Amino acid sequence: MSKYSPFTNLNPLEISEIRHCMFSETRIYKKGDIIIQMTDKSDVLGLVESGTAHLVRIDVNGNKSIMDYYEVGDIFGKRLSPQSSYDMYYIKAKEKCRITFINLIKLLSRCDNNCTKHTVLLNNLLFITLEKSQMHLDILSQRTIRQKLITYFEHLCTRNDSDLFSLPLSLSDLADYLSVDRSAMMREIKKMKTEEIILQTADKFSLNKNRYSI
Amino acid sequence: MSKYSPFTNLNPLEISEIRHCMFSETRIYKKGDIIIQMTDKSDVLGLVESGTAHLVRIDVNGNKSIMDYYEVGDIFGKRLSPQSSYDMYYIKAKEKCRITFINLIKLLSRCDNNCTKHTVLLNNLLFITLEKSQMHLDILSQRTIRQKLITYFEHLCTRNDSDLFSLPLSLSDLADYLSVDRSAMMREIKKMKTEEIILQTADKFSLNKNRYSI
DNA sequence: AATTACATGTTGCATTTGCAACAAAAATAA
DNA sequence: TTATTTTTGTTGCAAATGCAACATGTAATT
Repeated sequence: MSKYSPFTNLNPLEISEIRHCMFSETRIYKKGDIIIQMTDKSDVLGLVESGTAHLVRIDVNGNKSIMDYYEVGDIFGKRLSPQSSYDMYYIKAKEKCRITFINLIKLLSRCDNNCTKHTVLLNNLLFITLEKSQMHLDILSQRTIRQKLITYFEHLCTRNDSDLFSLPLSLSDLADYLSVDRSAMMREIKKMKTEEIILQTADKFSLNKNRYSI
Repeated sequence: MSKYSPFTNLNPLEISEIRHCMFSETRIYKKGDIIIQMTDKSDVLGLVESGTAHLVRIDVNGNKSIMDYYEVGDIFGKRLSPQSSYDMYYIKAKEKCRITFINLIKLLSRCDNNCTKHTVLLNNLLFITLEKSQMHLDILSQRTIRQKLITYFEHLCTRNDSDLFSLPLSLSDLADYLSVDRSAMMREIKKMKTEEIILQTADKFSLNKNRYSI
């Protein structure tokens, strides 16, 4: 669990007011559904009430990248970067999921009465998105597949506050998140297992730090 | 110029109030100086009044990455991601520069009287940092050096609202920003020039889109 | 239960990239 | 001006990665 949620610093009353004021309908999507096609003009955010979803980019050459992933309680929404017109961005249901939509305009416009709620929610969302982006940057700026894996795994440990971690993504999706070839990644994971850098029991992994830190 | 500055939505009076309230001393650094060693506990931001600076990461293996770069009017500061204890992050003066420091705690704490200024400034900083991070992510998630270069160059064009661009980084630094080997990048740039994908006159570049979009 | 779809695991081979090393040019400092 | 540092440009070679293709295993659907 992330220490920071969209509703951090908001009490239950404020949260229910936010739900009344800014939230619109809730919809159910089945696995594989495209929830939003993202364009410059996209102006909705979505709260994941159940299930999981991915922010996917398909570039001009057909390469697929997972730019972000969302679990229960996460809010997805606008990407702020000017998007290359050739690339496609969309939010896709990875599992069946229930999404409540939030109007971005309403979030950004301070309402007349008690606008602190808006601001706190907005700040929370910005913080969370920024934190995730910078974690992803830390990973992608590593030069080798091995270093990308280790950096990601270390982040998972930090996040869980534990030496054990399980993968929130399938191995195929992990490759897309790390922006590397899946077979090359599998090869590398295999090597790391024989070198005992990665230990696995059932679906729990751990890193053997003695084996790789210089 | 970015459309968005730290002081967007603030009038001159508010800006001068902010300077009085949150800003502390201004210091001069010469080229190569380390302005801040960044740790989890770093709690200052810096406004670049003149010159340029880089956010640099040196990882366990000695690889250097430029994680961000700052020009006049930019504010650098805390990275929100949990940083691997093995990596070193610091802000380094790329040219002689003048920096005014900002107290992060004062920025985050709403003051008694008119707290909107704090909030607007904070939101601006978050937006700007997020936008830059996501642009960087767009680049680093490209799989080849060529695609990284093209993506970066397109961003520069979008930002300048022009087909021509000049590089805000030296070629050596560009390689560190793209997280690739410099010699491999030089090789690729050379190829792209012979293929007439990149055109250069003096220090102005342009992309020949006919040559690469599928 | 059978079929389909999806995820994992594996390999050979071509290409790309990184590394090391050096020369030349440009910028900076003494 | 001269010396020193930094940046650019280049290359051979080794290592890492991507691509294509396929086998197997597991989960989902009919």
